Amino acid sequence: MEEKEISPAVIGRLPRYFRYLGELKDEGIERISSQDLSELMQATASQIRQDFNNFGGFGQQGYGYNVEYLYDEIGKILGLDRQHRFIIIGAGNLGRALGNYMNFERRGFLFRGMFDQNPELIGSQVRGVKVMPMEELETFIRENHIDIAVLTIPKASALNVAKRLVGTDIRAIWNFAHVDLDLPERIQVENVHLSDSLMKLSYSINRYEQEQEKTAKKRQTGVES
Amino acid sequence: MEEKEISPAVIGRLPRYFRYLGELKDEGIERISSQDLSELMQATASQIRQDFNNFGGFGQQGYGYNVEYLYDEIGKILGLDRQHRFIIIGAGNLGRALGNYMNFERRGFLFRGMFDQNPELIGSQVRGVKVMPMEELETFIRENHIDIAVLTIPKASALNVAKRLVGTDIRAIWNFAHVDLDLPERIQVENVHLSDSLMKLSYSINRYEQEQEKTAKKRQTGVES
DNA sequence: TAGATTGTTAATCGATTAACAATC
DNA sequence: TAGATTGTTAATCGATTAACAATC
Repeated sequence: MEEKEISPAVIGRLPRYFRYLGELKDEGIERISSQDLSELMQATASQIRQDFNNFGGFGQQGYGYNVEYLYDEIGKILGLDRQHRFIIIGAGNLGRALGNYMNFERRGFLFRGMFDQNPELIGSQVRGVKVMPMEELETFIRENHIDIAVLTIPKASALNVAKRLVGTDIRAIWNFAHVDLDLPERIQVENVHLSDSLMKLSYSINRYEQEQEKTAKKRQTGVES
Repeated sequence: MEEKEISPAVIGRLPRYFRYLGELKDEGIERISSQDLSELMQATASQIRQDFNNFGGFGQQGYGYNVEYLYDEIGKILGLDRQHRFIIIGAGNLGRALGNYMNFERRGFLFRGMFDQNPELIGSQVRGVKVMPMEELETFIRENHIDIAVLTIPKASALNVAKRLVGTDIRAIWNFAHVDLDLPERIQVENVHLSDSLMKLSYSINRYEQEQEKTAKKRQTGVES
């Protein structure tokens, strides 16, 4: 019996479904049809039904989908019914910002430790969590059953730290450093390359402008009405 | 003459090409073939050539691609040969982290102002840039020719602020708030939904674990060797 | 010229949309 | 039962890979 592998495109949409369903739930809405959800989310009803059916039938003919049930199921698929303990490596501005972000806690992500190589930062606290020296990394991970390491350090150190993490029982790295990490299969990675995102924005600005110019020129020369 | 629209998949890969080419350039490497680049970047040579050819011939048969030329050209496509003035709305941890990030400056993104509704933060500084009250937003944007607004504020306020921004000459919003903004065509958006990213990571952890369990069970029951 | 490697066309693969029978 | 809406198959569209002729 071949297990159907879920496509990355579908996975990528799950958090957004989760968010919209959470909002509907909070509004006290009990059921929703793929049609109505598609209008809300600016997607096709067809895609929504296909997506959900990757995981088995969540709906009911003639009725639609039960919001709360669907919300819970997608939460489970995303692993949000479990707890994940994470540490942040790099106590700079970004690391601190992420450590302070309370919403992760709500989804079962527990902030357990922070590390930095800068001696001046050692001992300082972020939301009650102490910054520890890099020497204690491996021991802390082992003793506290850490699942996820968040990397908010520069490129250069990121590769070294990643190498050290490979020697631990860590399961995943949330990588904010601007490098591609080369990790064994058992360690999951999710990259957040902020400057890539900013460059895409820059591209869009550029393209829009050029289109405008082109349209303006065409109008002038009368090539098109 | 129909202009070929560049696919989002290609655009999404440009920043990564740009990064690798920058590194090659820094290492003093002059030319590279699609084959070598494909090994470095873990992509197919075919995809690389297809991608580059969306923008016209950057290479030369029998030689490959000139690293510096290609780097510059991709930079231009991404609009990195221009300057963009940006402001950050929301002087919390994340806003401050982004304001402090020097690398954006290197790519032509100039940090010009910061805004917050919290009176206690007004007047404080991030890298020499003052935090201003929200009332001054529109005037500041106009007088300083701001191109990009970075939104590092909570959901609720994000929708209101976005509405105000629509009334200005801003060209783009880099949105870190966890909502989908509904904006006119002329304002480009790029969303960074950090919790979505974390959920995807959680999904990967989950899936990998379940695969492991399945494999273990199969081995036990002898269904497969 | 011979070898290398692009640019580009054709083939394949995957993802999205459309259509409709199944069923609540 | 009739109406609504899913689940699913088929059709279309888009993106990736393979192949090879063009050319440096």
